[in-house]
Amino acid sequence: MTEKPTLASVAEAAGVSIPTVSQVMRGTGRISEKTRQKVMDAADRLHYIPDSRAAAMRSGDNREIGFVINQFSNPFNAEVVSGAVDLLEAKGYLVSILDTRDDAERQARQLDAFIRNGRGGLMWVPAAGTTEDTVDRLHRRRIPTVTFLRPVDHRFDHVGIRNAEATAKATDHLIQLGHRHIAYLGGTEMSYVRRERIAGYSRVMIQDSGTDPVIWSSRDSKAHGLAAMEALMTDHPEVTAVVCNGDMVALGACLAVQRRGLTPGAEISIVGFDEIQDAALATPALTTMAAAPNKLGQMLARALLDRINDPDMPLTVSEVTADLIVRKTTGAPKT
Amino acid sequence: MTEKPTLASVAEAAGVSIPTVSQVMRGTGRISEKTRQKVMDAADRLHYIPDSRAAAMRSGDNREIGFVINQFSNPFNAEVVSGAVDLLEAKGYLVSILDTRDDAERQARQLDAFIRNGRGGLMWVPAAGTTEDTVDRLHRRRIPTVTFLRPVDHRFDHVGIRNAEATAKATDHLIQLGHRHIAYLGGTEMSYVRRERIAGYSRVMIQDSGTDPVIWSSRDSKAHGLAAMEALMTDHPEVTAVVCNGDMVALGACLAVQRRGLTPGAEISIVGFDEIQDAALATPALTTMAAAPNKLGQMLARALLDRINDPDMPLTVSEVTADLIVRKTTGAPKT
DNA sequence: CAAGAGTGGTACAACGATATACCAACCGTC
DNA sequence: GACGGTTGGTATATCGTTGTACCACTCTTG
Repeated sequence: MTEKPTLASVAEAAGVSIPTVSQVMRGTGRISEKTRQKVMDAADRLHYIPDSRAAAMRSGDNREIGFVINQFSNPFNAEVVSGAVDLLEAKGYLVSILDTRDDAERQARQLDAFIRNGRGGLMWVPAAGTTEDTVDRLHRRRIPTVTFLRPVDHRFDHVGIRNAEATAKATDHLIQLGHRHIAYLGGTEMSYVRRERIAGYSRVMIQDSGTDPVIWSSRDSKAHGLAAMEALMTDHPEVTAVVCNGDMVALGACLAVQRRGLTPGAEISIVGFDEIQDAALATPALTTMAAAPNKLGQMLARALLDRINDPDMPLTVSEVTADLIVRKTTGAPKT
Repeated sequence: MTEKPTLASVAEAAGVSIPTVSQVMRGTGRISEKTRQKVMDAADRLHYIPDSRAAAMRSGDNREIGFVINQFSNPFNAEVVSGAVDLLEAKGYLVSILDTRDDAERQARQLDAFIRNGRGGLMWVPAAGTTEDTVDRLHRRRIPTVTFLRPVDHRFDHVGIRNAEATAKATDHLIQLGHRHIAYLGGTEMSYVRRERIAGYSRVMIQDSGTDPVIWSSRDSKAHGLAAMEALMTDHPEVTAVVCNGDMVALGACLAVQRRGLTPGAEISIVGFDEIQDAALATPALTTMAAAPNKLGQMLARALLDRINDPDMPLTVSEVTADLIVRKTTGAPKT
């Protein structure tokens, strides 16, 4: 009664053999309705719950999946995770989330534990500064892996956003409004995503603005965005518009503008990236680039399922377009 | 080379027996320095990584822990998780997070998978509407469990906040400022935490305000808080101050006030709860109740470790005090 | 009624590790 | 040189499942 029920105890209680119970529980093999009932009754009575780990060990079929993410309190990420988790849980997978906090060392430790504990698949936003070694360990184990947002290695499937295209759109939007001195704000130096986004921004700047790109970095939070924007405005008073690396930074930048007694969308225009929930609720509401996060999550899950299903299929890279959502933080420059 | 390395393959490569390799890997038993080296070399060469699941199966010592939470994008929760995870990872545990989104059915499915996959411990914010059955399943399995915030069952250890005390403080603060018509806003009807908080609010109201409590519910997000506050202001124009169930709702309420052309802290005072990061950054900065989340996370982790360490120790219930942080959204009523 | 074709179930080995018990070799000691 | 203690390692059973092979029956059919 106090012991954890196993196939053996159920078998004894039902007066049949262990394999019979196993077959009843899984609905395989040929079992008469009578013994099926007998076994089910015994299982219920003992509150039997199968041990998936033991099963996985024997059968090799592992339904535990990890989502390793750089920051799970980020609302955009939270939406992506929801999308992926819903789809995978519906297929009987257990999806557990690990937060690296964008720390490569923590990530290395976590992935190590992840491998040791034998997970069957991985969705992964690699932390900034992810080492070759970390990638190799995963790849060696042939764990089905899909990277998300940051394509850290070409040996994994990938789902991402067309970053350069998106920031090019954002920059173009500002130029159409009449801005010339446009800065890029946010992201950390090493960030792959940021590099792509800066490429799109720079291309349009060089072609169409007639001024030099101004690039500023910042960690990804409202507080850091605020501080960075204050520094930017001090050093570059000529700047009238900012393309931001993310909504959190953009919202921080709006705060910095407001603290100077100015209004985002009037004296200074700001474009965000991600379309987090707060973007629409902020005052003024944030103009931003949106890539449907829930849908991205589903793509991620499907890519992973495909890979699990056929480990030898050719690699897949999917990129989705982000669209410009014009709200109140962008407008014609006041001169 | 392409096969997953096991104790057996390492043993063969090193020319020793399987138990010897096992002992070397774990540093137990008596092994000469010479064979130790031989084994380590072979393990490195083959990139051997032990399979913790197989080990757990045999030895019974399980270092996989789950944190089942109602909403992980909530910044307060994120901080708590960080605190708990840091402590547990330092002790060699793998902590994975499940997000129930406060849906009892989803939670039931997730906990089921959780049990089947044999986790060794659980930190748990039970979803609203958690059933007796769900609780029983966990309890029957004797999985070391610590509930957090919502003490769903007296058979588990618990870590929480002195809710009634906190809202009493908040309400008292508003009364000291001169408010009389003070409303309570936020939380869903079934919420245990909300009931406690309302108890503290109501007690002070009945004793000291001379007016009746006004209680309004809302789901826990900025958008819902905004809508609820708008309804509240329409139905109860006499209200000059609001105690909120959480910072997200409070920030939404501030938006509602501002949309009417009023200023939080002037015409209407608002107190939040949680001290999320945005609280200090909002304009105006939010007056709120703070219980150090990182510390709460550590308490949780320690409570769980204690329970794992000694399954028979008497039950523990720890509650911490939340303190009032006065910022700009509370002030004397304008009359 | 013997041969052949289902039915319904069991015996046994395996997955990758660990715990227990035991054994071989060597050392010193009386 | 027989005895006891230490050192360094191995044989074997076991954790809770599942896959494969096989066996004992019953039922048809000629």
